[in-house]
Amino acid sequence: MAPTLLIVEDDPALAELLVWSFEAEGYKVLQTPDGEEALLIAAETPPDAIILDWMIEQLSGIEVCRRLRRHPELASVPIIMLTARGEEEDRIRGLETGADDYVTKPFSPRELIARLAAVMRRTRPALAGQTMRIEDLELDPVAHRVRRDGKEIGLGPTEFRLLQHFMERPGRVLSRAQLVTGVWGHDSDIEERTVDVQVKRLRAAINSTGGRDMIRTVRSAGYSLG
Amino acid sequence: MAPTLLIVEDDPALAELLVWSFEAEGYKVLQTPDGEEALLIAAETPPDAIILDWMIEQLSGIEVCRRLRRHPELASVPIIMLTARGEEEDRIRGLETGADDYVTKPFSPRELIARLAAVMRRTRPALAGQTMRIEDLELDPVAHRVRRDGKEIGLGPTEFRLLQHFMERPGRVLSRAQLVTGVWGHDSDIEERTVDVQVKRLRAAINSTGGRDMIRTVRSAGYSLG
DNA sequence: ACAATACCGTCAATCAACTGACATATCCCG
DNA sequence: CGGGATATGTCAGTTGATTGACGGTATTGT
Repeated sequence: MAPTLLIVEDDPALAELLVWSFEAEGYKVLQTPDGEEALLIAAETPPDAIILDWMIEQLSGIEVCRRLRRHPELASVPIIMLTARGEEEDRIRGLETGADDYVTKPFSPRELIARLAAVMRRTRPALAGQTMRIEDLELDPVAHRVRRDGKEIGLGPTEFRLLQHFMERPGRVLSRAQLVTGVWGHDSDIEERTVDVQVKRLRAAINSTGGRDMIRTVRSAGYSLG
Repeated sequence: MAPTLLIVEDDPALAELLVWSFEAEGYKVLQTPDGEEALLIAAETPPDAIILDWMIEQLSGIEVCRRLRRHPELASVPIIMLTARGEEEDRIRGLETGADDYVTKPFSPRELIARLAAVMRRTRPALAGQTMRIEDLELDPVAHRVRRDGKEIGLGPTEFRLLQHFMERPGRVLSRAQLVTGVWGHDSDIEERTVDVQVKRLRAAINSTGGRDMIRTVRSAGYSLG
């Protein structure tokens, strides 16, 4: 699945260059010049990362950043800021607001791509093809394999996606609604109880080799791994 | 628990400045000028993040970085590179090697601290201020966990919401009416006496590990935490 | 001492999660 | 193309924890 990117940039020429560059890298790109609309789009289809110009119409980049961070669904989406001047004060303010990185104009698309890749490697290891590990549980997204304590575990497709979703967010409690949209897709009309069943199946699979139950049930909230 | 930092820097003056700055920020700091030794220290006590100078004696920073990444235990520890004047090629190469960020000299400690905080916010939300803390009581809303003096505390959903409500308003006296609307919702027709009961349960839970009672009863007014 | 207020132990109703069974849907192999 | 195996979603019954309410007792301030 191609990672989705949201680019918020109001200079049409730069926006086009960025869209073109990232699509060539294999990203699925959403784009808008408008801060308000960016928030709407992000809420609708949470992207895997956001490229955000500091100076845009309507809302300032910093304000968009702050509002994204306040939104629990979007709080963990990485944000890269594009800033004009490299004033240290601005950069620090950007980082403190919740941006994960910034790039000062002018920059080459190649550098921006490299920075994004570095951020993604951290936040979505699966998209970078890295195997993820939690205690003795490892998941290799490329080989589509899961091991517990070295022993191979067989999972169905949905169970695999569910586990991957958990491993990308270790320790976090995910509500059934979040899991439905994250694992089945936002346009899915799955019963929330079905999540219980898949969790049960996943549990049975990863605990079959022995060892403690790694999935924690949080009553009236959801589940978490780790 | 204070996050641990490993600083690998062979310029004694800069090293001292960094150690001093980060200790002032509340980090526990390990330091070495030597790449080989850095790998040993990291393997021994995995730090929460590494600050790594690009140009150091013995092993180059880039090689240290690569070897850290190969080590499964350390593969996910965030690394910030310190580079001299920012040649774009070098910066990209650093990022591709697995560094999570870089800072070009000269830089102010403040900027480096802000960048580290941004990286940590991502990798260790629990260490970056997302969790609320009052004395030895901590509540992590993302992981839905409560600890007292490091010991995990199990709470029911209502108790959790109640505690969260208190921790968001430390020291403030909250009336039973305020608590009912705040914790149970505006349209709840709960008896006010029930608040007493939940407070009692919450008390029993958070004091079970010993330590003083952190909830203060204010007669004819309500309760407060802290 | 007294009146008001808070605390406590108990209990029944409720709620949320777990479970096993079943009916489709999908995949895979020849 | 067909048939078996596998995977998936739904449902309904069960289980166990949580919660709100009482009534009696203890504490507190005046």
